[in-house]
Amino acid sequence: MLSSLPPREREIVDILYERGASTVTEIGEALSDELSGSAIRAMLKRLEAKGFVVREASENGFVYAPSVSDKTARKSALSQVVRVFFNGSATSAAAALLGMQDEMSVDELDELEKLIGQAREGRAK
Amino acid sequence: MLSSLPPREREIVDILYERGASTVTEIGEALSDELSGSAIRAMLKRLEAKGFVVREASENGFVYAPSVSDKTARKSALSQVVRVFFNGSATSAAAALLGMQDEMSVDELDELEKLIGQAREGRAK
DNA sequence: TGTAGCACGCTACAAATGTAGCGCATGAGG
DNA sequence: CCTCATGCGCTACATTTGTAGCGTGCTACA
Repeated sequence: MLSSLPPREREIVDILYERGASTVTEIGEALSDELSGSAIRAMLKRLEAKGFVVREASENGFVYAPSVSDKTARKSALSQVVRVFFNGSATSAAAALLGMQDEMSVDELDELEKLIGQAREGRAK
Repeated sequence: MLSSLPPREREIVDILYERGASTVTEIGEALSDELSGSAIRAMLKRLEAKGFVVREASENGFVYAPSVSDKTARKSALSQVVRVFFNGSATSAAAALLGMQDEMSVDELDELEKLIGQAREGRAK
């Protein structure tokens, strides 16, 4: 579970999900505050030991990536929020999402409506 | 930010949001693993010091509650997830939510559609 | 009026986290 | 053949977490 990670480690994993596989330097840039390379590497080492990230060699150094698939991680992050803040109601959460962003375009709304239609199918039969 | 909290403290705050104001004993029951009362109190003390929870005396002891409103906390939790896992697209997140739960009833889908309608208004005019 | 049971707060301490510094490779430029 | 500049791992250490134990005050009730 991501929520079992200490703040800094968590932040790093988040960055990895946010920008995909990254090098130590890139992570450093994305971090909320300046941090020495070795510090970051130490974190990554621990994360690797715990099994949250994997690393792979490339030309200019290692790139690190989350070991859990985006899909799984998303799902788990979402359920977490739904459970804690929305009494387990995904619907309420979705509603909140709807209200949150002014930037949601008409196209996106269309898209969502379509998805609702599909969900309805599943339910209806 | 909730995400700046160590795992245990985070868990406790989550519990507080999940079940509302609680006593030490109640928190203990909700915890994922057995924990001595004094341990929990120590956590709560730190959380109070950091300003994440407030406590209030009642007949049988203190009750602790999150200091940040549910509303605010929800919003912030959601944005976090949206940013990290959905490239900042609330729409994608909502879509994922739709797909996640089999338990979403037709009524709820109706409700959501209505909300989309409303959102559309805001956009359209 | 003992005394058992809670809920508390405080202190203490082990373990985990957060971070820096050092020394080793390797590749680029002079 | 030097010597920077990088990227790396390791060790070490200060701080923060996570947890238990002890002594206190306040009921309740025998």
